[in-house]
Amino acid sequence: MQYLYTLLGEDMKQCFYGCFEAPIDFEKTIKVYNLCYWVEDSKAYIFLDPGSVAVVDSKGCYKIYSENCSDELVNRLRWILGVDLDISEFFAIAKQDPILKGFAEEFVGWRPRASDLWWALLVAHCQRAASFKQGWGALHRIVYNYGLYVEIDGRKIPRPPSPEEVLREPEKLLRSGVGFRAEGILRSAEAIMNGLLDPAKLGSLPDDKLEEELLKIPHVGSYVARLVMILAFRRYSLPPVDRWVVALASRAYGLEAKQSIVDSFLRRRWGRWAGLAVYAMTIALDAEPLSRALRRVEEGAIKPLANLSPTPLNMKPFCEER
DNA sequence: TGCCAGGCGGGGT
DNA sequence: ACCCCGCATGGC
Repeated sequence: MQYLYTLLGEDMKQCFYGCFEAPIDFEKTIKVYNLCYWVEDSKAYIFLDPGSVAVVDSKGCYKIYSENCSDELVNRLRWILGVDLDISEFFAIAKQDPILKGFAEEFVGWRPRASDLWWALLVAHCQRAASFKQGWGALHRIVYNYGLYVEIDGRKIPRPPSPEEVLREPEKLLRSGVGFRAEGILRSAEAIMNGLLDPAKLGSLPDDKLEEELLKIPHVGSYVARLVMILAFRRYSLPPVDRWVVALASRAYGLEAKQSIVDSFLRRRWGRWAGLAVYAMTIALDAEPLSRALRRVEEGAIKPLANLSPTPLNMKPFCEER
């Protein structure tokens, strides 16, 4: 089975260690949109595949733990961290942008992390018609409620449930407060289990075809599909345009507040980086609710605030809730 | 306390 | 091609 994780109590072996030399801001790269369970002072846990975890620090030094050590794991980590990703073109546009110019100054060296398809689907579904707090609160509760771990150097690190495990115990999903999003999560889990979503096959498709395939999953619309494309495939040409983005972009660029108008404007303005631009907007504005985010754009307060939490850069409060 | 939200699908026109 | 509603929960 593709998504079996290591069983509780089985210690993972350390396979590799090393440091990446690339001029990257690893601190921001490992922290952005990472759960509090997986972020410590200056290091973070990153799931490479169902049986492998990397511990990465703010200098870009890593250790990889796995059930079966394969050389591919280092390449997988490189890809997840975006070590070889060139987004200078994105930053060049962002520097001139009314929403992202502050981000472009402060996030030089940041790279968007990638995840596997299943985690991307969970994130996107939880974010449907939900504030940052509601969506990421639900994700934390999902990981907590399933109570699953990997063990590294004798330490238990919480891990997400696999699609199989969610289908086996859907009541734990409902108890996590996902509400009507449960249906889409379960159908997505089924699609993965049925082999309808082969990541390798999907990865070979051009962006528009990839979106088409994802849209075949019930309860996956263009918002979820495009967010998944960003998170799991590094496909950035199609922006996930929700009401938050419609409102912010129409205000900042002087557009009619209509999804189709904002969508085509963003695609023209950002080219192949439109999806990444939307993702970066949420970081720049700390994923604040719409009314506050709008005010910040008008006041030019468009850099992430250090004294605010939880934010995409700091989800610690989610660990202090229970 | 009530409202309503950073989607989606199914129903209407 | 639009518009409108219900959906289940959390957050204020």
